[in-house]
Amino acid sequence: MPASLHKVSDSAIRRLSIYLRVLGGLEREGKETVSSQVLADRAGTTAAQVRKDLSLFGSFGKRGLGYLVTTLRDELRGILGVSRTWRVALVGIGRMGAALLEYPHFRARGFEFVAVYDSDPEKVGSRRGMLTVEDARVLEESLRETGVEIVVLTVPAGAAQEVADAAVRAGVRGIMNFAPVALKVPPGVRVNAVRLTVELEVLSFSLGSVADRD
Amino acid sequence: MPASLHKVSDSAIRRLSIYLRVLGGLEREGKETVSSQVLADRAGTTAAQVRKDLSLFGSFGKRGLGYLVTTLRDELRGILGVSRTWRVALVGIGRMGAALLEYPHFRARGFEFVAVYDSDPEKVGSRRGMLTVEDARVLEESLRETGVEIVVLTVPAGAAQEVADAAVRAGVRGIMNFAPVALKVPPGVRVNAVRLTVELEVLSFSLGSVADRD
DNA sequence: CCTTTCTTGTGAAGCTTTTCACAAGGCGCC
DNA sequence: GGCGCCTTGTGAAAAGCTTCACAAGAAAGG
Repeated sequence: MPASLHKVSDSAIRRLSIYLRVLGGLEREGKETVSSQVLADRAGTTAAQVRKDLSLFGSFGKRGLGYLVTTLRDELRGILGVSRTWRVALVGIGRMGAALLEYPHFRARGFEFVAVYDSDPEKVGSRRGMLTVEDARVLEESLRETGVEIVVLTVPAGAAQEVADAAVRAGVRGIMNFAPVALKVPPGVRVNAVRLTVELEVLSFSLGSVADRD
Repeated sequence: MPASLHKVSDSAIRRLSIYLRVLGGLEREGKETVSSQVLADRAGTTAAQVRKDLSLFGSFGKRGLGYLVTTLRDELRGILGVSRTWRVALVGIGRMGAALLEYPHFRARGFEFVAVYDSDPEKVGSRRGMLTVEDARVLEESLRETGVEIVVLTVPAGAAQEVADAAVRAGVRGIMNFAPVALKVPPGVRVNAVRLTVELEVLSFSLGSVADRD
């Protein structure tokens, strides 16, 4: 059942992305085939889960043998939509923004920063690698002109919604949001929130609300 | 049913952390009470979900009135284990590490960096804010001495497992891992992975594997 | 004091995701 | 060519999570 219109869960997609990363490693190691078991071990899940996830999109394996590393990798890239390049803009160039701009894994996976914005006059006009920081006031028009498809938001919480609105008006349909606030966007626009503090608090909880004061 | 030993799902804990953030905002706005509906709107979930999540740990509301903002906030801080300060170490001070070190929301929530490590001799000995970068070779002993409880890992994928092993030997039970690799740790140690590329690929998938080449 | 209005807490239902288990298929060796 | 071994693909069962719907409780106003 090669389902392409079946609703596929977010967690399944996350795992596919992880499999893709693992396959890259296997390829570099010169492995030609891989079993669901090995893939699962490296991805941190189970063999059954791997097979189920892949079966959502087709039958990519060979019984008795496993999956062909390169073939499966290409299939996953197609499924995830990363066999092409995405045009990404960064809004808000503080320390976090600067780190993301240089983050090597983004470009390696086909996500290319094509514009940077900030509202601080001190920063506007300065260069960051190959890009010049533009004024956030021209965000909407500039995003449209540049053909940006995805926006990475690293602005303070108070400014996030406003920027998101402008991005949506400019036709952006994907937002990766680092600001600690829930963005409201119209249907058809997808927001993916990265909540660093939440991740730490999940750890804190796990380490035991045993809560010995210090 | 105030369950403290019931197994509570990860997603529930994530939401509690978000509620905590929202409550902080409400408090700053001077609101004294809040209904599950309003809390849900601001957190990006549903009223029923809010009530269910809270009911996992007790009955904090007043029927007909809602929740007392300050009281609920204190309760959540207790549940999540953030009514105390956690001693955190950063390993790997590249751009991402530097950004996290200065990330204002961590300290504001009780996560305090008390040590920084790197293996690059150029960086060892240099200062970052109040801290001096230490040599990663002394990681294990130094973590133990400093009483570090949580490690934030921003090293290259190839070095991550090794560092994690040392941290575990030093008694660390919580790891926030930014390296694109699945860490193996013994039971009792919790790893929380932050996978930035995965987040972008989820976006890419959502924006339609419709895949118009560019 | 009684009624109205509001909102929680929660069993139960509904839905989604994961795990299980095994038939079917392919490869290689004898 | 046949046999044994290995691994996939997948229904079905199990587990887990979210939504629903409503009784019960609390406040406020008459």
